[in-house]
Amino acid sequence: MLNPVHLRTFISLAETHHFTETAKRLNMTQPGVSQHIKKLEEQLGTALLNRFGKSFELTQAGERLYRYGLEQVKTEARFVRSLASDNIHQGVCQIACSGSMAMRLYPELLKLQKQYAGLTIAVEAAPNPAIIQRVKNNQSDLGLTTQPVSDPDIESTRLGEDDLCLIVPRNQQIKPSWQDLMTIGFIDHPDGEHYASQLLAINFPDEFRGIEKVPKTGYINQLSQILLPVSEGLGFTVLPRSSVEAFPHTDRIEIVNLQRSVQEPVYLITKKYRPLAARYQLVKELLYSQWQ
Amino acid sequence: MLNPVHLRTFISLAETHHFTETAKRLNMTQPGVSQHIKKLEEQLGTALLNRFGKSFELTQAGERLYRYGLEQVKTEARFVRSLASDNIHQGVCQIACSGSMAMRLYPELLKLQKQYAGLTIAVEAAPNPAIIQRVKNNQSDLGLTTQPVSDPDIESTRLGEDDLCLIVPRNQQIKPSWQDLMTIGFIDHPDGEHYASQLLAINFPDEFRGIEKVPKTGYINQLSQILLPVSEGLGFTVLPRSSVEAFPHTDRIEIVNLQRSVQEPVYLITKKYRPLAARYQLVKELLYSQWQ
DNA sequence: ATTTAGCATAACAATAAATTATCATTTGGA
DNA sequence: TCCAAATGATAATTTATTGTTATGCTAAAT
Repeated sequence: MLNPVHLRTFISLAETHHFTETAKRLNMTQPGVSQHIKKLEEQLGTALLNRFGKSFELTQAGERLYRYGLEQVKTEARFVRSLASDNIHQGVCQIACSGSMAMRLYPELLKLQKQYAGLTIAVEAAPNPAIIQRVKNNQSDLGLTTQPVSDPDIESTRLGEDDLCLIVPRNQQIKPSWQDLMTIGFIDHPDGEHYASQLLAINFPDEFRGIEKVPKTGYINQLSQILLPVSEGLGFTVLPRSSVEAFPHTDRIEIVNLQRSVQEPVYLITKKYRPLAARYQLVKELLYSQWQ
Repeated sequence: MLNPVHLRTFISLAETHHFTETAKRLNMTQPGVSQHIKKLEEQLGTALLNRFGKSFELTQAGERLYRYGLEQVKTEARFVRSLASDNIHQGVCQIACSGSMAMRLYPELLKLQKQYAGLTIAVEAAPNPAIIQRVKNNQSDLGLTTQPVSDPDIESTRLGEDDLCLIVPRNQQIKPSWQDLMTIGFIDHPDGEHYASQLLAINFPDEFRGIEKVPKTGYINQLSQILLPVSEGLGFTVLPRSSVEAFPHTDRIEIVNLQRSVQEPVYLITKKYRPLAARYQLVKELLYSQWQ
């Protein structure tokens, strides 16, 4: 790469058109200037100066190098300045979480983004293992999982828990039996089996024999549309309460009042020893406030 | 400025996350890597690595420096490559000439620009002394003047000549007398006095006693509008033929058939010892073709 | 607990850069 | 036209920087 000291010398020379003057300006001696220019010319394989007698003009290459150099100096100065300030309202926040979590949190996060013009919120919806992976290789700075992560590279703190809800079509009786559920079938989604297993195992301990025994009558990975087949009477599903609340046609579905409520824990994970940028303070505050 | 060698080391370290490995990759020793990183941290006044035990994570600053470094490497490579090629169809052509010359040539030059997407034509209309000045301090690479420039920094070659025309309102008799001209008066413009002096001195040697003795009945520095007052019967003026031809309402003006035609020479000037970029070949060809 | 791997530090060697001294041209003025 | 001053190039030398070797310390690994 080009030596920035040489470049600085060249810029000055291009401006003064005078070796000795340049040397004076830069607190060096005249031969030093000559050598810098020579080095640049050698490195670039082009003449930068069109010398005639004691005077010179910049060649095309020289002129371009001059402009490029000026640009570089400016760019670097800007960069170094920007480095110093870890602005709390500036930059990208890379967050990974489950789809249902995204549905619940993204609108809230966007309020932050709207409030601060320099802030950008990037949410990546992904299953738990992928979230962990993303945090490990710095693709996301902050993750929300539903399992406490034991990985030594990951730091996880419990945020709170989300109620899991059993959702059935509205015309079902309020307390559906195991048989009722098996009749209409299970509408699956990316986290569906995970959620359903937990909830069914506790509330139907005698009947539940593993999620694979439950007949599936649908699958969709568009979280916002999971409740559509349920509202059409095509099956039941299990979701965190926050996702259910985001569904518009709540009049056509029913949240079953369960004997034993099931909570799914929520963990905030970050990469160990990797300090978060200041702007994540805002995001963390928001997250904590979501679970009081 | 940041040392590019240090930067390169840092980039490699950010990618390998391993000092010894980086040293191997870059054909240096491990302590060298340590020192490079230390220097960068000192220079930037920020920690780039968050060290814990034997391992580390990039800090925010580190991450930004990594991205910045990658960008710089790319940018410079692109620049150096671009230096090599002096593309004949790429870049800006900075040309200075008189307003009337601009009027005649700019449409032609724009045809060139349209033909080659990468080419940009920048024409600066200015009086002769300003044109010379612009070429001298490299604001324009190519100038067109109506005087042979004797300045030792300037190289000038004669391109050809432009007819000077005496323009009068259409209702004038075809051969106006000196008295006729003095009655309607002179419509001045930026080059007006210069042109008029030459033309009147030769065609009215007995009457002409200097341009300052001619009554002025108008002035406009919008070249395209100079002939408007003439067409309205408000005065006469003197212009190169090319400028006259660009005026739309030729039916309302008259070009006087003079006894002795007066030509204004046209010179192409460049800065001495300053080679023109390849793209100026096209422009020069166009200019030469304009005068055969 | 002991070994190994990995980074930091110090001392030294090699390299690169800047300076001084000198020369060759050019320029500007008598 | 000639001479003195000014300017840039080059060579030799000094100085500064950079990289290496040697070594120490600490964290992991076995």
